[in-house]
Amino acid sequence: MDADAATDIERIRSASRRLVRELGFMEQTLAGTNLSPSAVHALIEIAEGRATTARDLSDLLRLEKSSVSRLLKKLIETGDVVETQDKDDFRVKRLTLTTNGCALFAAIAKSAQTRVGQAIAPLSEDIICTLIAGLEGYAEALERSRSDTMAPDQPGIAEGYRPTVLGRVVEMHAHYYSGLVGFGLPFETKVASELAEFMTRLDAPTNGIWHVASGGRISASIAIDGQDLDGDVAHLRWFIVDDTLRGTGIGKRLLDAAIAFCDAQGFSETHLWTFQGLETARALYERVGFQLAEENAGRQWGAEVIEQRFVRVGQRD
Amino acid sequence: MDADAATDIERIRSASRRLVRELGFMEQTLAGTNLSPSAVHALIEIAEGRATTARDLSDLLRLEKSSVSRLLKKLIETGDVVETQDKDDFRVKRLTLTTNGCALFAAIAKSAQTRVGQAIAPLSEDIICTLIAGLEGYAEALERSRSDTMAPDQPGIAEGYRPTVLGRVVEMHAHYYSGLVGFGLPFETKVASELAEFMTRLDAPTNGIWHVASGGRISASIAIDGQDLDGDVAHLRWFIVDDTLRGTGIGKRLLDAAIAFCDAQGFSETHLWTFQGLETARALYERVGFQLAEENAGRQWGAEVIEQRFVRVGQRD
DNA sequence: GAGAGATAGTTGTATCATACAACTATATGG
DNA sequence: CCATATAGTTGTATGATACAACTATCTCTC
Repeated sequence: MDADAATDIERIRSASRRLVRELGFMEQTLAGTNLSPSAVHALIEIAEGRATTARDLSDLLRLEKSSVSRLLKKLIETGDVVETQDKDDFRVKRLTLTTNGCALFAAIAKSAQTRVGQAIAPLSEDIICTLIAGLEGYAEALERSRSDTMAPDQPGIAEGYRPTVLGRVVEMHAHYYSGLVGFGLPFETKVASELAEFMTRLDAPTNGIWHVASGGRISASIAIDGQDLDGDVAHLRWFIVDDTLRGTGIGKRLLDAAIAFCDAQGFSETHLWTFQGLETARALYERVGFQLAEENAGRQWGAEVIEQRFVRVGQRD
Repeated sequence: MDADAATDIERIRSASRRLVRELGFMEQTLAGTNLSPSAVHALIEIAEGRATTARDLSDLLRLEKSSVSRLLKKLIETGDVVETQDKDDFRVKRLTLTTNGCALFAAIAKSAQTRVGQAIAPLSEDIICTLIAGLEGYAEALERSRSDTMAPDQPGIAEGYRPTVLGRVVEMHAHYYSGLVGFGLPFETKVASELAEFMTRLDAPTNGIWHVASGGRISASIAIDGQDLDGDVAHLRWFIVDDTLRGTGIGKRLLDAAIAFCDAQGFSETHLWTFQGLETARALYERVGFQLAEENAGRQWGAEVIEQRFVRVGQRD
């Protein structure tokens, strides 16, 4: 990065901080109301038709759904918002502003118009245009950059090691399996030690690990261990997708990447162990050619489970 | 406001909201740290030398001083900031970053540089310049606008009625005198009813009220009642400055405005009642020519007080 | 048609940032 | 010397936020 680019970035950061302070985002209420910043944003998004459900607001405002639920409940209690059950999907509640809510929205708009109007009043038309282009341009750039980082369609799969991969894969397994079948410390310890041992062999050409980040932390992974079974048999391990990426198709894409690796390496077979009942995963395995080879019932880490081994015969080009 | 100006303001507002969301200001931690937005801003301001005291941070970040005190305490506890007592003013604590704090600052800078760098990477140099000019221009416009609204040197004194004036003047009196001498409801009731009655006569040319707003609400006032005493004697009433403007010289300026009004009206005398002990106020009165005319000891609204009447002889041009 | 898995939204709970108020220690000016 | 102001701290209350677990509903597969 040359000196000019570094200076540009510092100027942007400095101006951003000043903007945020001037816009009052470390204060508890906003825009001349007694509403929190989130509530003001929510009201504006509902008023302007960009959000009609709590889910929309959660996405737009980047708040956890329980926070949105609570701020909506308050707006409903104050008589500013009304919710009605969707006719097609009874889970969904449609949000609209009441007369009172429209008045509040109008007051917020007026207050903000005054504030912004006073701020730009001394400026020439040219400078105002530059200002608007700058703000919109930067907002758009940030949004696009974030979208690119997170979009499931984007090639967000990274191969190999990166800091926190080991810890996160262990954490995701512990979290998932403790919820599923009550596995605890012995399970987590084993996952950690086996994965750590595997990571020491990651430089071997027959071994690979792939991961995906979401919201700045690793949220999905898969690995191929080409050494721990006999001969030219690959072992598919540590395949997991956490909630943030569940349902995005990332599991399928991770599996495809691992299988492509196996085929390229020329393994005669790929094996994996899973548990009976994980039907979503099983469907994925079967779609790429895995078949159930054996089942073992037994007690593992304090839980009665049926382990299943699937095998996929290698396909040479 | 014509249609183009209204559209400009709406585009600015919309872009501001998007920016704020992208910059993560409704989230609990910021910039890839486990620090709150305020703590991150504080660290940056200390690191870059713009803040060396808690008071500096309170001003820059627009936080209440107790919030600054607590966030600094946490940064000190984590070993990121160190405070030393000022040699000249033992009240003041000078703040510097530790080695650890410098490392944290560097990590924040690096994370933000990556983030901003990625956001602007696809943009041309021209667009980056526009973006920077826009951000800096708007931040500066907002800062100037706020400064103009609040600067004590600026003609921030407004004359006459505005919504909330009556309630605020009553509130300020109740707050101040309950703290000073324990006056309660009877006092507040009397202030309210007398001021309300006076406000009904505000259109008379011999009556006037002046007030100053701070942070969007009225924080100082003074009034001249040219009718409630005999003949051509003016009554200076409801002179009060609350904590937010105390020490800024506004009291002096309000008094000057009121006295100028009295002289312009040609009153033979101006009278005022105050309490013994209010030495700051007394100094102001004496500076513009008031002299102690009488004192009455007595019990008022449950408190033993000594009332004092000051008189200023009118000065004809 | 039943069951598994996913989704929309709610509630329990904990944490933490913020402000108001009142306090202590120190500085300043009359 | 005393009154007032200021820098900073602490007691206390409030409310926003997230994690987790729950209920109700929807969708898809067998």
